[in-house]
Amino acid sequence: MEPTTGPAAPARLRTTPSWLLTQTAAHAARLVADGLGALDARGYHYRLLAALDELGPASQAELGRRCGIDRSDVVAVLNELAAKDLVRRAPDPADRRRNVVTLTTAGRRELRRMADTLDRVQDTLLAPLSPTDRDELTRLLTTLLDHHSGR
Amino acid sequence: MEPTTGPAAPARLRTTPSWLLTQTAAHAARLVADGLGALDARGYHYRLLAALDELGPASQAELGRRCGIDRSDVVAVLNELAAKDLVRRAPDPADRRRNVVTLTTAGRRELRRMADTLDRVQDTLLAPLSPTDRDELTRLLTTLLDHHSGR
DNA sequence: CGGATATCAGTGTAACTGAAATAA
DNA sequence: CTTATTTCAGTTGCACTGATATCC
Repeated sequence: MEPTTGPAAPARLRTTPSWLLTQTAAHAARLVADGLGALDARGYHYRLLAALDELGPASQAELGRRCGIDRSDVVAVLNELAAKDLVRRAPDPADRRRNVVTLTTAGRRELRRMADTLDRVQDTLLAPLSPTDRDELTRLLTTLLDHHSGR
Repeated sequence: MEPTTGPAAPARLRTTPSWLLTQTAAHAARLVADGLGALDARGYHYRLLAALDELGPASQAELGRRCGIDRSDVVAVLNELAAKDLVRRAPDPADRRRNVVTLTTAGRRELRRMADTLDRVQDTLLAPLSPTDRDELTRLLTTLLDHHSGR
């Protein structure tokens, strides 16, 4: 939780992109976990609520594909969200294999709180970067992500 | 393992730097795990061997601080490395609380194999980026990492 | 039949927490 | 007495695997 004011890591690590990525991502995940934790939520909760807000009612498989969350984990997280009445799950009459997941009013409100929290987290995370550098980082990461996600 | 050719993620996620970071880091971690897995190793193993190669013999606490690995995890990973004779652990006569961890010849050889594998992983990971973009990404991530590690 | 969906039980890695014993 | 080191036992978040029942 402290700034981890430790000695410098070996140059071999510090110059390895995959290490830089996973380490900065770990810091980012810590900040996100701290922020969402205050709202009794985790990253998976935000992802699913954000997807529902943008897509409208959707099946669990669709949500999983959109958010990069395994079908199996979607089940568990939706259980938690439904227990808090942030989403509602109903069988799809048109395709009885599916559940149609819907965002509730409380869910929309909670999503707003999470989004506000995460906005502050982004600022903390990107604090040392200029607006230009922030855009550049976003561009580079988006390129990588698109490439490794089959375009 | 497949390219995850899924539908596009919600814009709300795709424009959030912390999400871009954790997602690309997850891809990077997958590539590293696949590569090192073929050598029956994990990220923690490489980190510790690389630190030992650069620092020379060191205590476990020092290794943990350098590599950003928890003291508790250092113990377990060194147990595995020592079982394969890649490192040797001996009590420090100058400070009997400490263990002096030393890289063996086999450890140095295994480190070289891991490094070769990871070089190929970096190329796969950064495939869509030009050399200039790769440098730029490294610069931005280094700035973030330094900032959040107390400089 | 093949293919998709939801669910359940379990695994693995990285990161972390708390407590104990030992020694500086 | 306080601090540092090693060790053990346990937890969490994210990602993933395999199996099953159900339905298109």
